[in-house]
Amino acid sequence: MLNSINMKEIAMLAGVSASTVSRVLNKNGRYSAETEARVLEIIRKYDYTPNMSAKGLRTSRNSFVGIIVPDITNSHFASLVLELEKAMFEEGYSCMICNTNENALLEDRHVKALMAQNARGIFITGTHIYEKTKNIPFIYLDRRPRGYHGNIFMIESDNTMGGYLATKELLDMGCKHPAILSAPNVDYNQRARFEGFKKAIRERGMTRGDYDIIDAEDTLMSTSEKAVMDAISDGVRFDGLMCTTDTMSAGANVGLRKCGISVPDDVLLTGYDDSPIAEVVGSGITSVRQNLSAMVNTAVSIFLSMLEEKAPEQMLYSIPVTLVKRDSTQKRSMK
Amino acid sequence: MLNSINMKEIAMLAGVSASTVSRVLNKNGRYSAETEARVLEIIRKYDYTPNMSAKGLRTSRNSFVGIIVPDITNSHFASLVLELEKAMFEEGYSCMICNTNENALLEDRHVKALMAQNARGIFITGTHIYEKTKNIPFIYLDRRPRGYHGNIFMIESDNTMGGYLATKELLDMGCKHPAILSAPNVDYNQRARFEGFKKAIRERGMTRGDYDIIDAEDTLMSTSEKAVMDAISDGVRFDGLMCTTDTMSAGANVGLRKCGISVPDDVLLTGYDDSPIAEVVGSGITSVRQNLSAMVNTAVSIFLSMLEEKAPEQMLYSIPVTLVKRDSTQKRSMK
DNA sequence: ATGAAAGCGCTAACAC
DNA sequence: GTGTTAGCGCTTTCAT
Repeated sequence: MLNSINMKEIAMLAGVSASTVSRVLNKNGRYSAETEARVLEIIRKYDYTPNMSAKGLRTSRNSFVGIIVPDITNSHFASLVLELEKAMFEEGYSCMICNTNENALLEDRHVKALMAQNARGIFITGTHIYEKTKNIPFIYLDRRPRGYHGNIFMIESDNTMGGYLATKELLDMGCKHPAILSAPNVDYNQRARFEGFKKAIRERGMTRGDYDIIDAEDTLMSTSEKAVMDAISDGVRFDGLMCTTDTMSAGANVGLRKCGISVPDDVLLTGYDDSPIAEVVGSGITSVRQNLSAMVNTAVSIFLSMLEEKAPEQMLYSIPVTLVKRDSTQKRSMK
Repeated sequence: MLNSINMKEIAMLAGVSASTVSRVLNKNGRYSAETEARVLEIIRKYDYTPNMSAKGLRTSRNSFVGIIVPDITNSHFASLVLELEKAMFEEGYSCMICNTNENALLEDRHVKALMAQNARGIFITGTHIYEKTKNIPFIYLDRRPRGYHGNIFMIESDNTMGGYLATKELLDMGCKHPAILSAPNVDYNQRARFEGFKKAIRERGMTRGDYDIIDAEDTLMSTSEKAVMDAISDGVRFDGLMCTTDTMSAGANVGLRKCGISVPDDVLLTGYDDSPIAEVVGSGITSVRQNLSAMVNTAVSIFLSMLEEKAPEQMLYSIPVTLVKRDSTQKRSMK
């Protein structure tokens, strides 16, 4: 059984031409209800599935899309990809997943491979902008590429709002001298969360002396642990720490513990992403939850309307976030 | 720029026929070094990439494979997929990722879609066995499908060994009355880890009265938390708990804490998978690390040799695991 | 060493 | 409402 049955054979068995089978399959009309029934019956009986390579060649459009992310191992991207794959599969598309490991060259190679395969569209969280090539819709997800100029379809979550909410929570819970642990060189989102931090700070009339900044080179747990310990041994003192990632908050938590500082008694702590880690570190770390379903739904509907050549209303979508409160920002017992 | 340049045009520009271009591209010989150089130069100059749909149609084989897993959000599968995608991309293949959410019907739909698209092979962690169809190699990964008969290519990690190592660690660290928290109805792996537990138990000459069994319906954190709390309120007492998953150990940890039981002072705890969670819960949970690279390398090389019609030596590969020690099994302070 | 020609399985004019 | 026909861009005999 090397090759399964093809359209021509189905046509013969149903006593019609291949065109008719094709029309029935694609619901293109111009066939009688009777013919339709007969064709579908034969198709069902022989368990026929059209050859997608042939269809793809003929129409220059395949029924799959590419999803390019930095690292599927990051729970944020894993969830994003899961949702996207589910939604797209229900629309009849399969998903090619590509990890770039933050490597721009690898990103380019993946884009090229996807285009060679006539991917129907590409959802990408990356660093480059790909000007509309070969008519393949590009949808930029989660993170602004370098040189972002507003003229691409971009769905991001409201990172400034997230940074603001987390910081406000610290302040509302009695924090007098907050600090932020971020990795501003990593991407735009990191910087946006920082902006949110500053916004909350300003709102309270606090000035530069009232808060501290701890920078990390990357978002690794170990890097954050070290950054926090170094800051403390350098004499930096704070009673609330806003971290721009849950991995970072987990690292920070370890660093604090090793310095004999207790969460939330001495320092309130917030993370970002509401990842499983945030649930299990200590008695839970307060974290900013991104609305992945909304991001994915927006992305999918933009994709679909681009297929129909209908321009979506906006180019930039900023999806609101919410705060998930946990023990790490419990109001401190008076002392 | 709707359609990029095609092979015929490249041929014209190079002053040769399409056949020659094809031969050069596929390194099929029968062309002069001179011709080759000229063709490659034109290809490079025009940044030509062959249309994979046409190639796929003609050869009935595409340069992508399918990867079917229950849930990419599970860090174990995320890592597996990441490694597999990286290794396959370097071999020139893209990867279609499909999540089944443990739904066998969805699994079947995914397999069908992949076959319709002429996937070159399918790596699957699922519940069904797909007898070699359309000559597409199936490689079963990580978990034995229902009705496993030994006549499929199966790469698993040595779950019995893992269960044994974790349990032995508990006993070596002074545990006198161990318990196991597992979800035996979930899959074969859960039961294999249980076997490992019993093996370690027997080795010490312990009998049924010397240990306890806590069953969970599934591997969710909340389920484990509840299972542990219920067991304790039912009077079950133990001083070491071997959990068959890291999510479960995290849930168990919460359950224990809520019962006022301290890890590792009152109860030693082990998990399974060495996921990021195991690093951050408490001061770290001892966990069994699976050798994902070895699993992936084996899977890829089996895939490649199947393409060359060379039968791999074995059908079943069981990859050894290692134990990662953390604070949750620190030798208890004498008391 | 190279080219001509056929055809993979499908779709989309175009005819009737 | 249905069939005929002509390719989509490649690979692969078969000639030469």
